Amino acid sequence: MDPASQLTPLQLAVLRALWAHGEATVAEVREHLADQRELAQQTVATVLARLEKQGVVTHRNEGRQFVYRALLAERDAEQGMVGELAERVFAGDYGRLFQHLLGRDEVDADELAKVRALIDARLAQEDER
Amino acid sequence: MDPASQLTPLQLAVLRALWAHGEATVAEVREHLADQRELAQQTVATVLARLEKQGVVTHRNEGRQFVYRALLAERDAEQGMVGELAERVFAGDYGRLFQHLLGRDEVDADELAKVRALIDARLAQEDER
DNA sequence: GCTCGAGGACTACGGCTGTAATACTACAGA
DNA sequence: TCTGTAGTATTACAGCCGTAGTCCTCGAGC
Repeated sequence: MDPASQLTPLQLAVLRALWAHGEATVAEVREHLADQRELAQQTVATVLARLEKQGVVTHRNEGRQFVYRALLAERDAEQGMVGELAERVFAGDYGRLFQHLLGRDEVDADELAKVRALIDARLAQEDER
Repeated sequence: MDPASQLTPLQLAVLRALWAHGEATVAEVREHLADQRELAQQTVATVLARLEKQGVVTHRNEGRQFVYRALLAERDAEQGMVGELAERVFAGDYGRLFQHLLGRDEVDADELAKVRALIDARLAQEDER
């Protein structure tokens, strides 16, 4: 499976730390996560090692330390995960996904107006070309 | 975790068979899946049993057979899974999810126009109240 | 009454995840 | 040179998933 399409909450949290800081050692990643979750150093190290095995991150050596860096861009990860959902739940029919979102209470009028504006913008842009 | 929020492809496929047919025995579910994937009877049975343990489906006995029925409505399942994604990937910010969807190539102008119409409809309806 | 087949129950196994203890090792000081 | 110590590597364990083999049992015929 595409590595971008299935990231667990913990994996995402770790990746976010990398995205936010560019590069980080295990200890730094752990530090960055500290406000959300207190994890043992080794837990973070294991997660990073597994992500590396999946090709999502990489590292270079700096002395005895590993400095990790994400190989997957945040945008691509989102892309992958949204795509996976659309595929899995709506058989790739984005229209149905939209429809679904429009029916949610969490999405209020304000939000909708903003989305509308975005659509207009994109449609206009498309016309131009 | 909410049972609705994390359904794997196989679990979804099984549920879809139930949603589509209301009730079904293991053999029937297997039959309904046959065009997509050829699974051993026992595989289907195990999946159903596990779903039952999660409270997603239930069954009644009909002679020696189990007749399964979904407890979770299709709509609620979608709701749960989309919500889980929004939460996990966008921290519950549906606006960002929308924004993201609008940036996808798979969503073309036609689709957008339709979505806009839906938004208009919902906004109008909201005004009324 | 005995046998056989259909169908559920139990068991298994490898893979992935969250979580981490423990083991190993290389460098900095004493 | 010996010893901490910090940092990685190895190993562990439980829980879930996909997938399925095998066992057990009950009802239908013979």
